[in-house]
Amino acid sequence: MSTNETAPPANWLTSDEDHTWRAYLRMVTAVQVGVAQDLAALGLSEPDYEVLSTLSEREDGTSTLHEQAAKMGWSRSRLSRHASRMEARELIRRAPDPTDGRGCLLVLTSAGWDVLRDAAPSHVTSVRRHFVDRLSREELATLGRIAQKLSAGR
Amino acid sequence: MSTNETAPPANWLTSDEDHTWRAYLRMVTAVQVGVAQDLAALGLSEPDYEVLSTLSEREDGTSTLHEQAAKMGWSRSRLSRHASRMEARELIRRAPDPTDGRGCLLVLTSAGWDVLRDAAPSHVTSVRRHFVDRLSREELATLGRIAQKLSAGR
DNA sequence: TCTCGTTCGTTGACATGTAACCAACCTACC
DNA sequence: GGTAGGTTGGTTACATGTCAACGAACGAGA
Repeated sequence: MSTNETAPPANWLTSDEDHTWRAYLRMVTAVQVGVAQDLAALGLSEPDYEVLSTLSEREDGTSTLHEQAAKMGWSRSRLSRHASRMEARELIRRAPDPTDGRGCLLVLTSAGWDVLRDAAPSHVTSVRRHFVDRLSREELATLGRIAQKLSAGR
Repeated sequence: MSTNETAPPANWLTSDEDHTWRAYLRMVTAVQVGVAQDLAALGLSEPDYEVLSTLSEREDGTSTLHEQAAKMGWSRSRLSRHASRMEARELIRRAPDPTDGRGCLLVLTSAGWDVLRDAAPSHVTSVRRHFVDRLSREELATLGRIAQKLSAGR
């Protein structure tokens, strides 16, 4: 077994490429963890915040579950479970959909609005601290272009 | 309730900044999902692959659990659980550590070696397809620098 | 109106991550 | 020696996410 046959494939990453790939992975976790920790200090997880802010885009803070899930790119199942947890914390509540007997509406409670109004500025600050303000305008622009290239085809 | 008091905070993101931030988030999921799907086609998750490849760095494919966990930046607990699942699939097995009555060794089985030898080239190809080959050499270099700036301080 | 296929949201089984826990170890001091 | 205190080791309990399957409600067409 493994008679030290470790000849790398022809397409193996060069040292530079490998280095960049690892740096990329570190960056992703660094930014993610940084932002998540700041939100956690406010008692919110990233998904929590995403749900609240997406719901708040509607003036009445209301949306059907499936529409909300589509908007966020989540499965209905995931949103359903997450909504139940947020409902238990009284950040949102469910209401029957008057236009569709199958559906249900997710509604921001006034507590939900309050929490969001508190959290939004902090979150912006957090994104600045961990991301925007660490880069020059040119770097931001370049990163934007790169990100688009890497996202293309999804 | 939300008497339409939506005056943005003073430090709100500019349109460009917000755009870049969202592009960044899309990029992260795109790359992550792409690579994960390619591995899934081989019956491996990202963590699976990470465990196999890290173990294989030892010529005998053996390491104590805690050492392996440290090397990967995982908690012992997380590795213990994951190891159990991989053990059930016979990719690795546990053995008692002769030098420490408390410890245990993780050992690559020959099946594990086989799977890894199959997967490694595919994974490199995948990283190329979703990441390296989509960018010019300059872009890679720039991204590397940016990634370092965003990771600094962790 | 009845039927058939689709869509809605929920749920059960399972995967996976984190945090609390007990046990074994090591060192220093008696 | 033995034993107390702190450290290190791995597992168990719990939170959270995914996938597949379900019953209920919808809607198009016979």
